[in-house]
Amino acid sequence: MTVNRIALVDVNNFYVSCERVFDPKLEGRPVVVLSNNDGCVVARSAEAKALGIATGAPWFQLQAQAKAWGLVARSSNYELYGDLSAKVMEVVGRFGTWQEVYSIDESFIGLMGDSAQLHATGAEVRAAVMRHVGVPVCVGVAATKTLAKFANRIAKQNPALAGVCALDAMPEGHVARIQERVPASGLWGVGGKTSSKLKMMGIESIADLKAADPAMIRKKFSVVLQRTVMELNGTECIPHTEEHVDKQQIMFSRSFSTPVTTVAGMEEVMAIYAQRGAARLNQEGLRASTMTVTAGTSRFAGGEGSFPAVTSRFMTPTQDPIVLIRAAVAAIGQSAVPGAAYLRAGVMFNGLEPASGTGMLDVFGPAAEQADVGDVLGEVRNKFGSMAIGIGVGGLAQAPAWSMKREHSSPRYTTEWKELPVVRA
DNA sequence: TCTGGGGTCCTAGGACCC
DNA sequence: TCTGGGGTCCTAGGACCC
Repeated sequence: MTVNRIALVDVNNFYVSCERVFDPKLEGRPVVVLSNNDGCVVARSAEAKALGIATGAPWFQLQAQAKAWGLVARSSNYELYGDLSAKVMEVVGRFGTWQEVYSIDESFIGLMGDSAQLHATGAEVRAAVMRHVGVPVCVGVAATKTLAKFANRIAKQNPALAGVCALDAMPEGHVARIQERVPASGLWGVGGKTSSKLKMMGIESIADLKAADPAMIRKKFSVVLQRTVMELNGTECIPHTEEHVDKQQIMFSRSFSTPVTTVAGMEEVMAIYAQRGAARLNQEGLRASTMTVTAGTSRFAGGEGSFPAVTSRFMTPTQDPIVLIRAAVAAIGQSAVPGAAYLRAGVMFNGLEPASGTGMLDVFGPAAEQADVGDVLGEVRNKFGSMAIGIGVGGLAQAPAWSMKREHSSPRYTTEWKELPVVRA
């Protein structure tokens, strides 16, 4: 019987797999990829998982044993991951009647066929991605997104399935038995808070949640969890969003390698961060009507800490770096506590709209004739690199002392001429 | 010494309106 | 003691995701 189904394709240990494409020596070894600042683990190879290394484990705690374990660490290389992601998505998209790119390493696609065909297509997707990009993927196929996620997890955890699980192709009763065994807390959309509340009501397994009354769930929780229940029962509730949806929010946020303890120091940080944020707005062709400036001391130090957050509103939405820098510096100047040891800061833009669009002011004449500062900076950066030009301290050739630490970087193999891999034959 | 960054959606509650 | 009934819009905060 031919049916319409949804496949979730995702790359195993994506960041680690990307590192391995260009450095095959990492194959078979425990590998972790670290967050910005080499702070903590964000991705682990199967071998690293087997060593008991958790996601979020601080690198400084692992470092001592790293050598004995033969553990390899890489700083995150988002330029490489982003580029390989685009290649994976292109290959995966060839197999679907529609495609939704859900995250850097996951994509939903539409499939049609009988159970044998669905399974076979899953295996083809896997082989194609391996051949064209060189990273391993798992495929879960089911009637709804929630079930496809669930199927994908079964594919991952059961080596006998060779990376593909189509629920329609599973033996009779098998899926139900798994759902009785597996806790609901592993489901897509069921986090820690929800699952402990469910537990108190006696709902522990996926099967329990599937059998729960949707109306009751909606009342006690929310429409979100109600949708999960319906999706477990095969009713599609989560729409596909094929076309690119407009961003609602843009952030630039980083922690520092060393604390900043003076207000003047934080003003310098914000001058640079506002500028990086402005560059992102410009890249996306957007302008913002509000900007929120945040900063924070360590969450792990005792005491109160200091977590300023100041929102500025702009009469006319803007992406002008000069306006944004001025507002950000003023905001942090008024809210930072002198002497507090700040470890991170960020800027967040909301109320976004297209920069070139039909803003109201345009109606009244050709006011936007003169070149935009953001556009000029953007052009220079495109041509000469992201650090080629900046305003004020943001233009310093030498990075400030608190800048990000990246001591285990791999090259940007696919996006930077100077860092292309060299092959000797 | 050292513990990520970037998002989405939903809900509750306040301000304001008639 | 009690104190309209709708409605909209906005924001902050919670929960979740990768």
